[in-house]
Order: sequence, then structure tokens, then C-alpha cells
Amino acid sequence: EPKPRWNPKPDQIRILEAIFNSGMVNPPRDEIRKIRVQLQEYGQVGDANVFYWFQNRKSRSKHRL
Amino acid sequence: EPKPRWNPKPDQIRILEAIFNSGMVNPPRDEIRKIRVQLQEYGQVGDANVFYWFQNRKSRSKHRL
DNA sequence: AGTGTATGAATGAACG
DNA sequence: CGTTCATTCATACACT
Repeated sequence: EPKPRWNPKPDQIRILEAIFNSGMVNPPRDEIRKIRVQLQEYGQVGDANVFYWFQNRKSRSKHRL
Repeated sequence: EPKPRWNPKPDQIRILEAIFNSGMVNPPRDEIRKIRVQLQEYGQVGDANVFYWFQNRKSRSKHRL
């Protein structure tokens, strides 16, 4: 059974963007955990989701038009 | 005000198909840039458009007959 | 005018 | 980290 992929809530995205724009572009593991806890207020999320989000956010900030 | 999506010109598609059929199915970023420059002779286009084109072209060549 | 299809765009997840 | 894969959303366009 394929587990559904994480769909970040608008509030979660807002928090993530704020952290990213504050300069924390590649949070270490312990920071990821803290962020995940913060995000969980708005919906289920795991450390891996947060990790992937930052990886993708950084990678894709480049080939944007 | 939604930004209009890129509509590739026939000449651009011809070039893209030629590159794809030559075996370059997933060009890296520097190649994408070169291809984009080449395509710009026929109309406005960005790196992201080229990137998406190859991603979609490969993905859809598989599960479609 | 509605419906279906092709395809541009987006992004979570993961690979090498 | 750059790259790749898997869905999915969005929309222009064909056609009846």
C-alpha cells in the first residue's frame, strides 16, 4: 500500500519559508527536529518531510524563471 | 493575474525532439542553459521551461504507447 | 457549451 | 548536492 505523500498546510509552508528566508537554508538534524515539532501544531509531519522540503527548496530556488 | 504558460513554437519542439531522440533525455543544468539559448532564436523561453519539457517528455514516453 | 486529451507546471520523495 | 522519478494540478486546445 502506497503511503500518501505529505501535503504541507499553508501555515506549515509559511513557517518553513520564514525559516528558509531567515538564512537557515540547510538546518542540521536537531534543528529539523525542532522545526518538525513546531509544524506538527498544524498537521502530521515527519523529520524526513522537513529534510526533503529544505533540500528541494534550496535546489529549486535556482532554476526558477 | 496568472502568468501565461509557455507555448513552444514548432521550431522549438523540432529542436527539443531532435535532442531528445539523440539520446539526451535528461540534460543537466548547463546543457539546459545551452538549449534554452538555442531555442530563444524562435521565441522567449526560460531554463525552467526546458527543464520541465524534458522531464515531461521522458516521463510520458514511458507510460503511453 | 461541455467534455476529453495533451501538455506545461509544480513538488514530495528519493537516487548516485 | 545535482539529478531523477512519481504523481498531481492547471490549462490550452480538439472535437462533437
